[in-house]
Amino acid sequence: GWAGEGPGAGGKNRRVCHAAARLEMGSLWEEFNRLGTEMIVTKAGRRMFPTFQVKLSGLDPLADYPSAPGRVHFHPDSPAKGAQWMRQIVSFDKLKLTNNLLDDNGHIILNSMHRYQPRFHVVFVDPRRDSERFAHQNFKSFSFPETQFMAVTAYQNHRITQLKIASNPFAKGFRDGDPDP
Amino acid sequence: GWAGEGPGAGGKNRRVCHAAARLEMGSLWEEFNRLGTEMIVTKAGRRMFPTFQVKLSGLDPLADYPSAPGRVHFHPDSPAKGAQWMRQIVSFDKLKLTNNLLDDNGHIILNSMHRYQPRFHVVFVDPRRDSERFAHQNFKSFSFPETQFMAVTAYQNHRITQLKIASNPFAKGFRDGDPDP
DNA sequence: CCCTTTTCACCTAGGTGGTAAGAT
DNA sequence: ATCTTACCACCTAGGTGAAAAGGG
Repeated sequence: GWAGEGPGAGGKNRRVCHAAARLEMGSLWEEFNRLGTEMIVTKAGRRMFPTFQVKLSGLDPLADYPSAPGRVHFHPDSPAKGAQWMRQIVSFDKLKLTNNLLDDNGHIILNSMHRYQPRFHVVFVDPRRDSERFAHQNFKSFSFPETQFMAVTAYQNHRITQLKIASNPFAKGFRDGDPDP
Repeated sequence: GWAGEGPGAGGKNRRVCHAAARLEMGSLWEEFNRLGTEMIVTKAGRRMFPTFQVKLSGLDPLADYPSAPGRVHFHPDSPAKGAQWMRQIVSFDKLKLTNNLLDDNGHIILNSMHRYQPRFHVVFVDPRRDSERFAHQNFKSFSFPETQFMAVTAYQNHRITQLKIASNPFAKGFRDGDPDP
């Protein structure tokens, strides 16, 4: 998820309180983070690289979960059972960033030359009648500092450009010499 | 949907009794049907061409519908509200046919050299407790004779091959002369 | 002999950063 | 001067039928 602030105090629902999320490709994220990660934003929308993906655990296998509350990006598999979310890596590889304020493709709208912190929310779908009253108890949020990035329309740091070219398969056309393993 | 036979007698739920489905690309289907449509099946799975797609109307915009009962292919958007299903064409373009009896990719398993009739089911998700008792009332099935086809591992009719090459964009590499409009 | 599998060149579709032009 | 856009060559990814090889 992207926007909105955390919940107030109060105990969490048992369907989310044991939820855990582990960032995938953590070492690649850290490599970018050391240089100051940048993500391109375009009018049509641009994917993130590295891709934001997490491995989930601690969910109730039989309960329903969508993957975000409020004005945020919903994972396309939502809603699904906890068992399904935990079965494999939850990947936001199709997610795109845009600087177009009038975007209607469901892309995430960001301001260029601003810093962002991706956030991930696990939301239990509460079957109770007035479940809105328990909304603050029914989700758990995760934030990985190494995924922070600067939104840009063109790369500012040439070392970021080179690391993207070296690690993103779609940029292979710009590689110079030796192939990577 | 694909397999299973129709329901017994009995009145339909009002959420499905007014449902209507119109086949898209009907003239292309008829053109193939006149020659005797064939669909390639492979071990890895092959798409259908023409694609099976329908335009829905007459659903309850606020009710939930998955798109098939029993051992059938579920549309990947399932479940969704009637309003969502009617908003745009329901396309099974990602659907694949296979002759691999051990397939675990969710493809439709068919026997080569046999004829098939695609069937489409609209299923109302009944919120009542013992909704199984009403299962026979909660869906409506559609069958378009012009979408019948023979499953094959290699085309039997050369005129079918030529019509596929002429009408499927992915087969453009086999076209000879003039481009089609 | 008939049917199936494998491999291939040729497409569609779309994700890269570079580059030059455009906007403020 | 700085940031944004449009277009491009070069990729990945994967859907075509042809052709040749494989199998019963």
